[in-house]
Amino acid sequence: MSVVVRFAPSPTGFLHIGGARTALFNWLFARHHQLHGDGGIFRLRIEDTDRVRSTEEAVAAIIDGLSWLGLTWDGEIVHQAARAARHAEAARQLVADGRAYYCYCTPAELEAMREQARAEKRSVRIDSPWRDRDPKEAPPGIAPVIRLKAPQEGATVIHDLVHGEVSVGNQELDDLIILRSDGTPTYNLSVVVDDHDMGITHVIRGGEHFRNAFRQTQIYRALDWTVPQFAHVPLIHGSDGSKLSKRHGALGIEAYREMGYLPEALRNYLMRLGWSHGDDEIITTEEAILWFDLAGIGRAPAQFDFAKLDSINAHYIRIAEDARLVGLAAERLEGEFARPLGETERARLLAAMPGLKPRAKTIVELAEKARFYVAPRPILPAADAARALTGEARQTLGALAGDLTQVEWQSAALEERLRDFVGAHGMKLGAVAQPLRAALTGSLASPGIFEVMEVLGREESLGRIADAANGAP
RNA sequence: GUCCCCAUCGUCUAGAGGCCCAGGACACCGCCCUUUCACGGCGGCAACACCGGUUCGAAUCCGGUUGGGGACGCCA
Repeated sequence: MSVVVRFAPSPTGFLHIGGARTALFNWLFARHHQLHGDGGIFRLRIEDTDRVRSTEEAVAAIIDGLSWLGLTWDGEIVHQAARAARHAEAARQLVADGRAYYCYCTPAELEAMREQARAEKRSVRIDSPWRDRDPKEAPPGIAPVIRLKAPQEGATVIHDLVHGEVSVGNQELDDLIILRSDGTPTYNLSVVVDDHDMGITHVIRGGEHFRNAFRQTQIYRALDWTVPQFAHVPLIHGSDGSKLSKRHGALGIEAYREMGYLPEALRNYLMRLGWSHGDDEIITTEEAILWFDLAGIGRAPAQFDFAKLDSINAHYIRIAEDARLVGLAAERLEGEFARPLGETERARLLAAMPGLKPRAKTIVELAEKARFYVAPRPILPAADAARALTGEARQTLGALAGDLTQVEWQSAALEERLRDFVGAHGMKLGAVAQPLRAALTGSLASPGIFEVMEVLGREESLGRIADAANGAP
């Protein structure tokens, strides 16, 4: 079996988190099958048939988002709107075959029918009189739509790969419009024709499309085409169990990048949200491709949880290359300082990175914690750090500075010297270490103080200590 | 309202009749490590929505109830 899947977003907004997960599942499914030698093509189709709401910016955002996540598609991007003529042709063919018909109902008539259905507490459906009426009786001046002549008895059944066999009575499904009165195709028709023409074998998409699977199945049957396999992935919910709202994570993928998440972390998190492989939590991309299957997709909707994303992101930061992390953090610091970072500053960040990365959950945090390494003197202490810099502490720092001038500038040697210093003065290590930390980093929480000194270097460290000893800032 | 889907710790989930008085991860709480904050290690708290049925035996199968979600457009 040669597997072909697609991700088919409509460019009416950014690529949101749910769409990203759908794309990820499709991508993994394709790569998995590619690995096993049975095809495995992942295609991208932009569903831009809503000309008014579709924008170029949205298309760009989708492409950027997928690229950032590392989800590369195969072949050319298909723009659905460009295929409208082909879709319309299919609709007219259906009319010619007697499987669809022109409907001349007015919007007012349709609204009346819906109202009535609601009033009678029936399922809302349109029963067009034109299904069996002679088009010759058509009123003049009304541009007709084309409706599918859907089966009226029995049920339409789909074999969903995550939900199993699901059936809906045909009396619940009315004759849907496949071609608008202006001659443009509607969503369900376009999807069917494109999926067929592109040779799509598996349609993996969000659960909001479940109902469309039944309508599309009817279109496939009318066209005498093979119905693809469906897999409807449950939606992602917000942390209160309801619809995903912005504060719950319904943001564009670029917002996650902005918040400092690594693409591999987001991928790992998204994959585990609604899919599992035993107790595995941290899953490499290679393993993901090897293990991914539709059977592992859960049937229940999952809630988005930033705390877990943070923890996974922290893990990927810990194992990331130092140089890459320096680049990412530097980018943010340069934005903050509004100037490029110099060679020595970058070198300092690189040396500091091993001590910095286990302390950050996001790149934003990493940049914040790296900031003091490249901040200009005098270092502005945070409120609690300022409090640690008492007059007495500043005096101790002054004395310590004199003691440090001759020592080899290396963390172990510095530690030895400092321990001798506190021993000689009958002090506790913390009594010196904390003011020293405040002077050097402007904070009471930082990487190991001797490591900080080594990375900062003799001149800069002594300078910062002197600043504090002299009462600056 | 109608139709469809769903239901295990706060969250993500393992579990496909006995291996489960339910396992892992995140979060939370202790302890250890430690100059601080993290990381790491150890331990703890914490769930099969409810009611019936099937069965020697049910988190697992069936029915119902309740609760949540989705769809009901000449949007996608």
